[in-house]
Amino acid sequence: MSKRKTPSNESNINHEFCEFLTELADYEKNVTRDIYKHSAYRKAASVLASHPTRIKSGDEAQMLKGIGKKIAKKIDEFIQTGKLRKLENIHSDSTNTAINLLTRVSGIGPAKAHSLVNEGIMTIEDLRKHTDKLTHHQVIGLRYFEDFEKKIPRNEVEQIEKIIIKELKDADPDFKITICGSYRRGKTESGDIDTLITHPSLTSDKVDKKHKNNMLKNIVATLEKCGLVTETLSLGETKFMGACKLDSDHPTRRLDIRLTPQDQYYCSILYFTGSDIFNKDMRAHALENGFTLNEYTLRPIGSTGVPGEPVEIHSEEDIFDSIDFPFKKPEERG
DNA sequence: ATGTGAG
DNA sequence: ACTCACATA
Repeated sequence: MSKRKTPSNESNINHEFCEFLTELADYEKNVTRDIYKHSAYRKAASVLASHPTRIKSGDEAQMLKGIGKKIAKKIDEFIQTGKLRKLENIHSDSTNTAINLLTRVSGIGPAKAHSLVNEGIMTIEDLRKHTDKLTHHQVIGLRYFEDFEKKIPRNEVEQIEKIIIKELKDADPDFKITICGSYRRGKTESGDIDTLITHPSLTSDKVDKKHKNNMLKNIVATLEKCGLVTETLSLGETKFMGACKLDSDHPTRRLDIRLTPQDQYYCSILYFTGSDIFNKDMRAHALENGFTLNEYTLRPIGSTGVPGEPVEIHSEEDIFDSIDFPFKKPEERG
């Protein structure tokens, strides 16, 4: 997914309040770098998001945990005037807007954006004149600034998927390959391409580090050789982040590849298919049934509270069954 | 080691 | 929330 904040939670009755609180939260994180205010606004937004009725006044809001005098006052101002002066001021301040803009470049976070603005670099055009101040990741993020914000049509992901499968299965038919994320949930567009790969020779007990280490590098080399992978942002033993391009008349797309041991493959697929909200729900349900579920394993929690040995998993359904959670197809995990 | 950033 | 990879020190 791109860095653009997902502003609005679907049809939430206090949606407008959540929106301005989230904007204030982002401002505190990116511009003032005050993580306490940042989390205070986030907490307030999240408590309002799950509040069942429309808030009528600041006083009413202040009853809720996580909303104090200051936020209550802002809610009153918003109810009365339909806007917030603090937010209007933020929007009209060029330093703030520059920091928010630079932060949209992949690899540039609040700290880097701040230091660039301090040096007078305010626009993407300015940045293109000063690539010597950037890391490799940031240079690539800048080069494909426009491309990386474009959505990827489903049909294009399908074509990229075909190439990845063909190239890797030609090299070794034992590879198992799944594209996760919103693509797997059946969406018509995706923000990036999140690929999971495993191989029978990879298990978490026999950590054959040399073999594993070369395996992902070899995968990337294969995809570079056929012309699909065009850039590398980072490449370790288990995770590749980079870019690919279908052909000269398609944009450059963000591509991630993760290599996982076979016994952890389904927990990984589940995790990276999402959605985030679905994952949260499912992990909560696992806990209620005495299990802990993460990106790697499902483990029972003993009476002492310490997680036991991982449950053996041979499919996604196994995970649902083990925690007594009704199976949902990827398209239903919204 | 520590900080930054991505997802 | 948590993990991985990177850059800098």
